[in-house]
Amino acid sequence: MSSKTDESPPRRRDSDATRARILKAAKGEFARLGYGGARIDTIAERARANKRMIYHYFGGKEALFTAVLEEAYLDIRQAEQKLELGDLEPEAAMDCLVEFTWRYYLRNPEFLTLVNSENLHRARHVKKSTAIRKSFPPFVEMVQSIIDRGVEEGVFRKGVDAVQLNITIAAIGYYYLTNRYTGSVIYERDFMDKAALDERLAFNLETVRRMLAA
Amino acid sequence: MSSKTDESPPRRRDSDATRARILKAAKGEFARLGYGGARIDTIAERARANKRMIYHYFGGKEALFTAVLEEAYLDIRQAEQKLELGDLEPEAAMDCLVEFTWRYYLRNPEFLTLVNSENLHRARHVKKSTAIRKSFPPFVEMVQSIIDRGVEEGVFRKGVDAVQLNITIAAIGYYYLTNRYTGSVIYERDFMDKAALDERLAFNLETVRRMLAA
Amino acid sequence: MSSKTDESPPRRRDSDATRARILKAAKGEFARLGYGGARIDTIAERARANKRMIYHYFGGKEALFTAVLEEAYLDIRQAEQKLELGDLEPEAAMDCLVEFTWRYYLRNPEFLTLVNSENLHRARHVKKSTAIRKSFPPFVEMVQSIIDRGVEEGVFRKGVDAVQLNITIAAIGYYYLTNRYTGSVIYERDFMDKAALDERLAFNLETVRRMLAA
Amino acid sequence: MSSKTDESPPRRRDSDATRARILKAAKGEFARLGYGGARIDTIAERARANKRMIYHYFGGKEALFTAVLEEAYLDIRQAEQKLELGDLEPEAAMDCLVEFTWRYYLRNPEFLTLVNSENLHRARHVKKSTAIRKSFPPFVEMVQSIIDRGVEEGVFRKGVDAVQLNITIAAIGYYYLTNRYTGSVIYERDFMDKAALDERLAFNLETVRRMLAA
DNA sequence: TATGAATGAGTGTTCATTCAT
DNA sequence: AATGAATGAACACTCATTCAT
Repeated sequence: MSSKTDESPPRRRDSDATRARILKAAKGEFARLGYGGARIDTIAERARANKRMIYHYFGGKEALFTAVLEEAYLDIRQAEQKLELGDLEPEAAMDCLVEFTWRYYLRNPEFLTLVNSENLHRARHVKKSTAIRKSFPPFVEMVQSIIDRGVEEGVFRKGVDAVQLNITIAAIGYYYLTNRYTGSVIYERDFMDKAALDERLAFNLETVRRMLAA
Repeated sequence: MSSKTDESPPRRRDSDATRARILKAAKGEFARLGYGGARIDTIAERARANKRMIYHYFGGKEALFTAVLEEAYLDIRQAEQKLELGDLEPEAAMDCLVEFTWRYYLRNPEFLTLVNSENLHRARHVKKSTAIRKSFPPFVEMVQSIIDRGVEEGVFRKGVDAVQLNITIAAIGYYYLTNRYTGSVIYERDFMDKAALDERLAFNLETVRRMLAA
Repeated sequence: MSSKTDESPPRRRDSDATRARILKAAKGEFARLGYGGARIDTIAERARANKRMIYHYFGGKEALFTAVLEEAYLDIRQAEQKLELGDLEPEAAMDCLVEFTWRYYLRNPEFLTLVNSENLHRARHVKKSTAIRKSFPPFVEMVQSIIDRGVEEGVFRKGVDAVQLNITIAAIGYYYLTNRYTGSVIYERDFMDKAALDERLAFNLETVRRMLAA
Repeated sequence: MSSKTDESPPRRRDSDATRARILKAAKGEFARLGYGGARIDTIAERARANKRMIYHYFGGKEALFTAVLEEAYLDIRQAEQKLELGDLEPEAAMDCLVEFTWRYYLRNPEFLTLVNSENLHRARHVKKSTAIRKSFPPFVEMVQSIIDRGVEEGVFRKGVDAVQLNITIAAIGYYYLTNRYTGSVIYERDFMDKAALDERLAFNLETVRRMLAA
């Protein structure tokens, strides 16, 4: 997994690998069962690590969850930056963002459950992480600049708030996916069916386009 | 809620009251801490009931949660029916639905957390409840009929799927409110501030109107 | 086992008995291994009680230790009161007190270890117990009154402080017994040998008599 | 403490220093928390040494405690020898011993807690140390010779046992100091107050003088 | 209808110790 | 001589549930 080079001492390697295995296993368990439902024993087992190592590397369950959350938030932010939406026309950029958000949630369903769990705990851990807090404003600014460019070019209407739009873009993907279990029962259709997913993405693109259209 | 008539013995009264107190306490605890985090002891304590009564009336934690969920779903469905949207013009009816959904979530935040918890458990309990499943189709039909009337009257465009619209109406309110804790930290604003709530409702109304506009 | 009477409800009986068994087992374990060394599991096992009951009746290890300490202090105070030293001549009363203290320590060696453990923890638990604090002043006053009577009668010298004397009476018995293990090794004699114990008591009586002698 | 001479290699220096730092840190921790309560990790940390070094130099927790105890016992014995009581008149020598014992306990409170802890463990470690066992008889003999001289000179009465006297001299200081925490609470006075300490020493001197007085 | 007592399996966490270098 | 990684057994404490009345 790691691109070890010749000069690095082998011990550190092992320790880094163990740390990474724990983090990955923890992410899976916290996502699957929530913060409270996840078991330290199970995480250790899945990481093929000794339970004691979790305390050695992370300090405890709380701190482990914070580390998992931090990694998750930073990962999505990083992926967003790679989109380089600034290089695209406003309409294309916005479509791209909606589609990216949807596909990211689809491919990283743990992110959704982690955020849900964190909100059940009233953002206790996120509050402590300056890394997470700092990562957001640049993102909002970027969305704002797309809107601004669109308004200038006459393709977007004026007065659409970047934060509200952001929330909506997240919401229409997020809600569909986190609530897919109750949704599938209640609406009597398979929310994860290929056609259903495509349909939802199309609907969401349309929703955002119409909201911005001049 | 119980079909109690005048001649029923007074004990019945108490037993119903105990049941109701347990259900209410359970709803609060399950909403506050999730299914796994809620404690039978705490629920009994809050209900000023003996722990054994929970087993007597409901059978166990699992069944108690199902009862809570059932009540919650039926309550929102009932409230929706009271709106009598069929009597309103299509545009007004749709605005009314969006606003109702928003206000219902706002006044019944437990509903959101219960649904989140149920989805964490992959709709295990909802699947078992025919009452919940049966309550939904009429609601979707009603929304469909509003859309149909709007299309006929030329105020709504054709081809908008009732289920997708429903999901979006729920999503744009639900997401904002369940994720208000991380949201407040990340976007550096108080999501529950009066002005912020009003702004969000306005944004959501606009979103749905534009999605439907002919 | 319990002398249950007709009118007492049988359940309370059992619960009282369990509580008492736990307290007794706890006393033994705390005395044998100190606060930190004692194990909740072992206490439960010895009390033939479920571990959960300890938390039910006492709240936790800390509170259990406090309960044990309280009982131990109150028991020795009660035993002292039964001596009715006020009815004896000053010299006999003082002899009686020295001998009682010695024999009490000898028959209740747990008391010594409990007090040692409590001092290792800087009287954390005793500080919280008003029952223990309140039980002491009357005892000191009683000793003071014996001294006063002795001085009046001309058999004791003036100026002997009751608190200092009390401490000494305790010290010369307590030290011999708590440190009997290292003592036996270092002085190469069996501290618990019948003759050795008698010799020590005689020495202690002599010490106090000479200290008070007019 | 180590028999290091000038020609010893400098590494030796560091290794001795590490050993000494560990021993000092261990003494502090064992005294503060007892044998069972002390943590190897904490000791290593306080000694600014690697945990592994403790096993390297001492073999384990048990052996480390034995080493600490050994040093403590030998230190007090050494200090006693420096008094050179043989050069003093019997009465002065005995006063000197009482005062020394008191002041040593006062300045080395760890000694008291270590001995308490060792007795909780039934002298398990002391039994193994021949160094400790051997150090005692000469001390007892010395006290005996003071008594003998006093008897000869007519200032001490006959028949006072050296061992019993030794125990009493230790007891009246030791008990006051180890039980100063519960004592302060129970007798409602600060046992470590300067005046209180002076008063106690005076009382103890008087106790021993009267016990020996012809 | 109602209740306090009781339980066994499991929680996160900590420990002294050993391994590999 | 010195170290960071790793371990298994144990720790205080908690849980949903059942028993006996």
